[in-house]
Amino acid sequence: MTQRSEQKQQTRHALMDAARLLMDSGRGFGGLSLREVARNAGIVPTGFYRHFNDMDELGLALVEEVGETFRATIRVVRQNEFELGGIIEASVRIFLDAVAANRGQFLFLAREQYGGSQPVRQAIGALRQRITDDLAADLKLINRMPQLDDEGVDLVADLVVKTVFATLPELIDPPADNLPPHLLPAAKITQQLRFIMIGGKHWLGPGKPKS
Amino acid sequence: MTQRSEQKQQTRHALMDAARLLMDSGRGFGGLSLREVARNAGIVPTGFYRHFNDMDELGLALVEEVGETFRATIRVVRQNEFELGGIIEASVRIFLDAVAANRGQFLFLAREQYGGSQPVRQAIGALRQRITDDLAADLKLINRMPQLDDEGVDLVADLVVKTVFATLPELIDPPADNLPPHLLPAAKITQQLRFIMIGGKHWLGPGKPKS
DNA sequence: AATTACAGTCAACACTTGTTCACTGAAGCA
DNA sequence: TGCTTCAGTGAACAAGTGTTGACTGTAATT
Repeated sequence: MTQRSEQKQQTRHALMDAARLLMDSGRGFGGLSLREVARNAGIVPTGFYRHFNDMDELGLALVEEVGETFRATIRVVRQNEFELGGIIEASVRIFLDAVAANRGQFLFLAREQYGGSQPVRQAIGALRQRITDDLAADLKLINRMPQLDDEGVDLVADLVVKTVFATLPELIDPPADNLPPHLLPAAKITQQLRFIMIGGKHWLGPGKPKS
Repeated sequence: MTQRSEQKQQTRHALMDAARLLMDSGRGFGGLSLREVARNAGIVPTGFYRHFNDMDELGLALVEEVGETFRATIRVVRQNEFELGGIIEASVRIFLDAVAANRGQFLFLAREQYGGSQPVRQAIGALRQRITDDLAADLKLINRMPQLDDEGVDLVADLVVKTVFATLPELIDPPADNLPPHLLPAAKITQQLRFIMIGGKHWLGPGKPKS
């Protein structure tokens, strides 16, 4: 890697950092202006175009970045799949650590999953679909829900991923830590994922709808 | 009601409609400008201040509106709680109808639940908490999950509401209707809610974590 | 050593933005 | 009838916006 393109990627990173930093004060990505992002990254507005044609392109780059972080975390989770102790507990712990270590990235993901511009939202949707498909494949492999056909497992996977994505904001914003232990983020999401998995395991089949 | 204040509330409504309409093209509320909202409502920018001091205040009004619609829908659901056929199926049907009939309102809710400005996000959070508390109280009353203590029921209620809120985007955007029947929004959310309820019902108690 | 590529600069443009202030004219009230 | 209230107007402001084009200096290439 030449010295020049190395410094270029460094400023590119600075632009992405600047965007995430500006979002920290509660603003949406769509509300950021090209100029203030450039300003916060320490370059002049026109310099922005050397890296992205658009704010949307910046957004897509941010999606890609958090996507890789996310998928890398999942890989670690899957690696520890057969560890001692509950699978869910271990997975949640690993995931929460990853979120804490990459707060800005996941904050962007949480904020823009439904609020972003169409291209960004679409990219996040694709990312989420890939994750869901992977999880579904994994669940089928483990075969821990024998009564459930493939379509049912797909729905469970979708529900799990939906829950995780919807829980992101709670995991990111420092939750007042003087609240009852069963409402601490880790305990809460763990228990809720258990409900889902148990529901899938005890499903009696489509012929006999229960409850 | 005097004729004047009647026309005032009419323009106020026009402002709210304008904001929702502008969001239809995929933009977030935070990206809307006071001027274009006023323009689309058919009044001059300065006229905006006769109704709201702020775009944020407009946002809060929108939250309040969709909040009332939401809670009214829940009241209808609760009224049909003992209808024949599955409770969940009936509830989902009623809810989907309400979403279709008030698309713009729920679109705002879905978009801004995590993306909005801090006051808006906070108001939506409060709304969601009220809904969750009501549901939890209802579940405890019905007592369909005997093994579960109150804290457990709270978590189930939270998970249900979280799921519904996270599903809103799918319910609003016209989902390509040439997809397999088990992925149709109604069938999907129904089945996923079943998983959750079954999970709550088969919970074995905190002493013996399962799976 | 001479030449090219290019990340970042600078100045300028045509617009849009939020907010101010004094105003108009019809509705509400005495 | 006359006076007041007030929803909506119109002009003006300072400031910020996205994008343009021509530029500079240094790293990379020849």
